[in-house]
Amino acid sequence: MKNLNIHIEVNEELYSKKPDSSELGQKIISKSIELIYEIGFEAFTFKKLGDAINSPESSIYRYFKNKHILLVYLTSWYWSWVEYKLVFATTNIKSPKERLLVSIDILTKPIIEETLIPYINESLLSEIIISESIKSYHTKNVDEENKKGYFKSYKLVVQRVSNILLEMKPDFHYPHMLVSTIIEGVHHQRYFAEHLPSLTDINEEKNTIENFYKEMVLNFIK
Amino acid sequence: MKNLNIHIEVNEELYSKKPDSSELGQKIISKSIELIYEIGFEAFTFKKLGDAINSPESSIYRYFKNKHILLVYLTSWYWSWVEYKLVFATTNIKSPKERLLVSIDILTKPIIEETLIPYINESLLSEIIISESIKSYHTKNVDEENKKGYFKSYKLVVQRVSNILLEMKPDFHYPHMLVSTIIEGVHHQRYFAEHLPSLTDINEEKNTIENFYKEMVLNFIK
DNA sequence: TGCAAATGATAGTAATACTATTATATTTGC
DNA sequence: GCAAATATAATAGTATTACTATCATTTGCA
Repeated sequence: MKNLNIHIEVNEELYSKKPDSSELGQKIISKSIELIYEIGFEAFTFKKLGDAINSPESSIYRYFKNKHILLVYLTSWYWSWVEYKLVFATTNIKSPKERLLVSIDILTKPIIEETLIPYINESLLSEIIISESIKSYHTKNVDEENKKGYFKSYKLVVQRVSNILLEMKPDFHYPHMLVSTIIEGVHHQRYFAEHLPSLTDINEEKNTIENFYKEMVLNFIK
Repeated sequence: MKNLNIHIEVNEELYSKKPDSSELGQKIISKSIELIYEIGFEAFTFKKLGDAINSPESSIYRYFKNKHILLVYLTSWYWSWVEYKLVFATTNIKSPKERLLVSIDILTKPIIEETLIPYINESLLSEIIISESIKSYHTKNVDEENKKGYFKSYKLVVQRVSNILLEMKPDFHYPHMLVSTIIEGVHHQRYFAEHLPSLTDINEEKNTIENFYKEMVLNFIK
């Protein structure tokens, strides 16, 4: 997947100045991922980010209106990236079942060492998505932000996998619910596995979460 | 279920002074539910709560260490209440399958007009749980707070329903994962239905969410 | 009645989430 | 190669938040 010169597009309303257009912008993205991962989104501030990259916070404000928008940006980037991986992994596969299984793999497997964009640590970013991304849409302004298209890339991923489900079972009533249940479910289970293990069933078995959701889907649409 | 003089117990570490022991304490609980529902947890402050009940914020601090702990308290109260409902609704039912179905009903149906405790609006509280409760455990201090037992009542609910699942299918590998997937899934789907409907499949059909999860479980453990 | 406990009133502090201004680099266009 | 435009740095300032502290007042009950 390397050396394709791929560029992930993000809704223009999510930044004031395009972060990949300058070194400072890229440093902001890169370091914010590390910093949010380290200290959590609540404790993360533009002041701390500025100190970490040796720039004043006022410079960061030129790229992002506030830290919430930055989180939405990162989340949006992430889902566009996942969509790209979905497309890449499913083209040329004829069997819908095979495409479904590949897609579930992409949605459920942990992200380890992927390096599409040099200044983005996809693995750390996926950790942020697991523990913080809900905060990007659980706010009082969801409706307004939704109208502006802030969550489009997430919806596209859900739509894409739903379509595969419908190919397999055209009369299936709940394709979107099933896909969004898997996506959010995986995040919760990974988070629980690390912090509240009694809410899961993680044991020595490998790939418990992947197997659980794969079984769930196959039993459901059988 | 009324007039039973039921008292819902909450972990003592979650309050500095027992809120149901005084009028002020009850007003704090009562009004905080309304206020968080209205303006969202982020915008909610003890200052605003104090203004709403005509007490200085310093008085509120005598009951709760901070707004995060108050949210954990409310969440904990909610799950104890759900557990009580689960016990009440399943006693004397012999068939595990019947008990499972009743339990899923309790976990998936919207809460409308229940009035066990006069100063707690259970319906509004359930709305808060849907949109804000994730924030009670998605923090950098989860592990520490988990050790102190802050999330015990949630775990008890999951454990209780898991046990029913295991009665039906003793070799089932994922009872906890399935139950926590349902609980969190229902919250997400309700939230999506209201704010991001393209992530769901809500139509004129009644009880879509309830049916979806019921079908999911029955197909899974068949 | 008298004393303790609860609440109210007020003040104060450090941190946060910004906005504004001016100075200094850096890039680009000619 | 230089001026003009643009980006960034440095600094200051403000309203709000999330508390802590202190002291006055009210209330409950022995």
